[in-house]
Amino acid sequence: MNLNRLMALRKEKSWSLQYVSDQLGMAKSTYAGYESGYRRPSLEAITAMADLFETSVDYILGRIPDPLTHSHQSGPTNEEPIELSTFPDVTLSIDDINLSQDDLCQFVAFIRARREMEQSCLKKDSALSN
Amino acid sequence: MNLNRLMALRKEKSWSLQYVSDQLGMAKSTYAGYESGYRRPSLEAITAMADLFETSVDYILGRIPDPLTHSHQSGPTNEEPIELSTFPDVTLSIDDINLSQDDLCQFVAFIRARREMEQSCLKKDSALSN
DNA sequence: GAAAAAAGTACGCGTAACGAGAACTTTTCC
DNA sequence: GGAAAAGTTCTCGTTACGCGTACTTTTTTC
Repeated sequence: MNLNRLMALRKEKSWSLQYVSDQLGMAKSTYAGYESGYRRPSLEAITAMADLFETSVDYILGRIPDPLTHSHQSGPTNEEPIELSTFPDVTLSIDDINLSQDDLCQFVAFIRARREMEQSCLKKDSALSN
Repeated sequence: MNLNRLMALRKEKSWSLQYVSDQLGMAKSTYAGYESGYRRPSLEAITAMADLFETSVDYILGRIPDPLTHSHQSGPTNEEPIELSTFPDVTLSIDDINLSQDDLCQFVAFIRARREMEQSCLKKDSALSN
């Protein structure tokens, strides 16, 4: 059992170890220990992490593939964007032909590359940064 | 945080403390300690319990009301492929940034173009088709 | 390119709490 | 009513946790 998804969830939000540990009310070394697998969190700690990352304990533990399952009650599921970079357990199709994981990989890579180029152009323009 | 649901799940199945602890490979006093709240289980232990009772860790922890959520893939909501060429009323995102209609247009066009190329190659090879 | 700052990693210590066995109490069965 | 099954509680030895500190690496700033 590993908790690799912790790092993935934190990176998705561009948070530092220091920020997450502050939000969770624990030492940076404690949270870092959880991510690296050097330490195992208590039930209270993993529950707090699931709340912070707005996902489920089952997702963090690798028991289910979908980070958004039931963190928000299922229902009008298209209220929530479907995050493609985590390869969610939904099937997409074009012209009634299902898309493969490869198709999704290529699309995610394409969008990321385009965003990077857009960022480079913005820097050259000397735009205000956040 | 309490684990009262453990006892409820065990009673529903008419299992004894001894039987459950045997199934889980732990001492009876250990499992009884979890049910009474006198002891806190490890992540491995609570995962094993969720598997044994055929439910989720989130349910045992009291985070969700439904014991069957996602232990079995939830309803036909993601059984149905989402047809992208009709620009359905769902929102897709990559790295927490929503995709625009333009992004989707480009992706649909890309997949269609690639399929056409694949068709041309197949005709040239005179390969068996599926 | 160098220095500073930020971020991430690893170690050691004191302590909390875990897992289990044993002994006990309560409930069920005959 | 006694035996068996089930449930509860206590204690001990051991494990591993949480944290502070020090270190390394990466990023940012000038």
